[in-house]
Parts: sequence; structure tokens; C-alpha cells
Amino acid sequence: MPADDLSTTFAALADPTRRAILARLTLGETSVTELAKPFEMTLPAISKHLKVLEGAGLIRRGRKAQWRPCRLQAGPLKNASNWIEQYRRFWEESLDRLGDYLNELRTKEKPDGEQE
Amino acid sequence: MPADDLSTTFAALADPTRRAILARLTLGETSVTELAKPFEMTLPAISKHLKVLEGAGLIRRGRKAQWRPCRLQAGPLKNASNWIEQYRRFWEESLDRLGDYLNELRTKEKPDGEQE
DNA sequence: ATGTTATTTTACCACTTAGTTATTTAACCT
DNA sequence: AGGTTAAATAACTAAGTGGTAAAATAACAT
Repeated sequence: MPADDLSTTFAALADPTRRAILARLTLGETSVTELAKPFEMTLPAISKHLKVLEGAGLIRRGRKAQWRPCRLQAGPLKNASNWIEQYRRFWEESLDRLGDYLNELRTKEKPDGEQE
Repeated sequence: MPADDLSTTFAALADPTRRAILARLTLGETSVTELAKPFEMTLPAISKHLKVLEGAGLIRRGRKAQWRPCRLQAGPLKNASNWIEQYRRFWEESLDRLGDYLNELRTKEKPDGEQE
């Protein structure tokens, strides 16, 4: 039950609807009904997604009359980013290995092809 | 059921045990039993976590006699990183706002404190 | 052939998640 | 007060997750 912050953040991001909501919020704060429009989903479902995002600290909700406008809070993404960045050298390394492999193929071709 | 790649990646990362396994694998390829050692968890449980990681393409498993050594495949993290990086300006922006706020506090203090 | 070690699979459990419909709350407008 | 709009909550369901213990597989070692 007491899931760590990073797990909570990643779990919140592990859903295309929620990621789309965050993407929408980069355009600015907006209401729940507005957020719900692009989705073939009932409002309570969106409401739940928003609660997950709020729980992860990825959005905050204001109050304007009967609207509860949401706005992006990207803070938690910083930790997520930092965690992933630790692995950058590993994915770049494997691209290097691909590069090496391609180079290897090319040099192996040389003796045969001869045609430069 | 047909969850997109990004969701699968984030879901795989949304568990401290799995993140710890990935961290261990940065030190090099190793066996399942070896991977299981730091955890108070049965081997089948670890086996399941490995299956999740494998399903997300974050590890690959080899064969050496009765061992099935795992090694890190960081590729999918690249996409995850790219997705998150889209939001960098938003978390940096909010830090800016914090900076602004702190500056504001400081300038508001001046007239009162007077003592520099 | 028999045993041992490494790992997976099966069957089960408690809990969570993502969605639904129906109801309720809150604030606005006459 | 009564009606409308925005959103949340409640109650439910189907499917997924994370764990277990026990059995099955696979490859090695005698």
C-alpha cells in the first residue's frame, strides 16, 4: 500500500488515457468535461484517472464555480527522468553495438565487393 | 490487452523490485537465483517479475546449462525517456516559478527587516 | 538410472484497476 | 424554491497483479 513515489509516478504514466490527459494539459488548465471529450469513456472513468494523476502529484485541481479546472504539475516527472537517465549509456551502448555490427559487415564485404 | 509499448514499459518500471533487478543487471548478466537473493520473496515471484521485464523488452534471457542468465536491454527506456523529456520545460518552468516566489519573498522582506 | 540444482508452471488467494450505471453534491441561474 | 450544469461518489463487475506453495521441467553430476 505505501508504494514509493517513483512507482506511483510510473504507474500513473502506464496508461494511454492518462498520458493523453497530461498532453492536453500542456496546452493549459481546463475542466474535467473538456478533458473527457476526446475519449470514448464516461465521466466517472475520467474522474478516476484524474484522481490517479492527482495522487501521483502530476496534476492539481482548482475551483472556479462549478468547474474544477486541472493543471499540469510536472515536478514528479523530474525524478522519473533522472531514474531513466541512469540507463542512457546502456541504450546508447547497444546502438553502438549496432554501429559496430554494421561496420563489421561493411569491412567483411570489402574483400568480396571490391567495387567501393 | 493490446497495451501500447509505452504503457508496457512504464508499467514494468512501476515496481521497486523490478527496478532493483534492472539496477543489478547494469553490473552484468546474471542468473535468476542470483537476482532473487536480495529480496524476501520466493523464486516464482522473481520469475514473474522477470517475465514482466522480458515482456516489456527490458531484459533478454540466455541459456547456459541449467541457468537462464538475464541481461539488460535498455532500448525501451529510450522511448520512455523521450516521452518524459517532452515535459522537461514544464518542470523547469515550475522551478523557475519557485525561484520567482523566493525572490518575491526576499524583496518583500527588505522594507521590514532593514538589517540586510 | 538417480539425484541435485536451476528455473518454470500450475493452481490458488487477496487485492487493485478500469470501467460501468445510478445517485449525490455543489454551484450557478432564474 | 426549482432547474441546470459540473463533477464526485457509491456500488458493482470483469480482468489484472503480486504473492504463495507445490509440482513439473531441464540440464548437469554421479
